[in-house]
Amino acid sequence: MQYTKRNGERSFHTLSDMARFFKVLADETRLKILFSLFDGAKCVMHISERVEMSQSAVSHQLAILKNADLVKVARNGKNQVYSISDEHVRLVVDMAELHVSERK
Amino acid sequence: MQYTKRNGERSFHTLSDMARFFKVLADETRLKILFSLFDGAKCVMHISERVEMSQSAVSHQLAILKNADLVKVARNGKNQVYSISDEHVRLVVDMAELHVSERK
DNA sequence: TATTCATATGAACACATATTCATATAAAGA
DNA sequence: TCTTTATATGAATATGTGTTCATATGAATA
Repeated sequence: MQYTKRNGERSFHTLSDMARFFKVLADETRLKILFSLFDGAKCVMHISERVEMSQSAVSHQLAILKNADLVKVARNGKNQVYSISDEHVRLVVDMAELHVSERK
Repeated sequence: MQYTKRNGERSFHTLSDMARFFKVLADETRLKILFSLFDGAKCVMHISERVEMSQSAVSHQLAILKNADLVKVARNGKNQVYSISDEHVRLVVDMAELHVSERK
C-alpha cells in the first residue's frame, strides 16, 4: 500500500509520526498550555495558575509537549521558562480552530 | 480563565471541540483512510483493501470520521461511497505532514 | 419473498493515557 | 551546609480507545 502525492510518496514513517503529532494536540489540557504560551513564555507555576491545573499535571503534560518539540525550555534563576518552539504549531491550531468554529 | 485573541475570546467550548477534532486525526488507521479518500471517493470494501484492515475495523473508524464531519457518505447501488466532506482537513493534514517531515 | 452482498453495530478485550499523590531532584539563598 | 523554592518523576488508578468476533441491518436481485 502506498499513498501517492503530487510530488512523491508518503512513507509509513511519516504517517505514524503524523498520528503522534496529532495525539499531542488532542488533549484539552495541552491545548490550554499551548494557548497560554502563545501569549508569551512562562514558568511552570504561571502556566499552572493560568490553566487551573496542578503543578504536577502541568509538568507531566509539558514533558509530553517538549518531547514532541512543540515547546522548549530555558532556565531563568530558579524557574524553568517554557515557550513555543515551533511557529508551525500556531498555524495548525488556528486552522483547527477555524474548522471547529465553522461547523455548527 | 480566558484565552484572548487579536479579535476576541476563545471559549471553552471551542477548546474541547478542538481537542475532539485533533483526537479524530490522532490515529494512523483514520489517517490512512483519509489519505485513501484524498485520492477519490471509495466504498468501504475498497478502503478496507487499500488500508489493509478488516471491514469491521474500517467501518468503525469511518463512523468516527463521519461523526466528526470529516467524511460524508452517499449510497450507490449496494455500496456506501465515502468521500472527504471538508477540504479544510486536507490543509491541516498537509501542514502536519510538513511539520513532522521538517523535524528530524 | 428468499437470498445474497455490503455495511453497520454491540460486546469484549487489550492497551494507552491523564490525573493524583507522594516523593525526588536541583538550583538559590540564608 | 541547611533550607527553601521550583520543578520533575514514579506508581497507582480511572477512564478512554482500537480491534476483533459475532451478528444485525438493509438494499439489490433472483
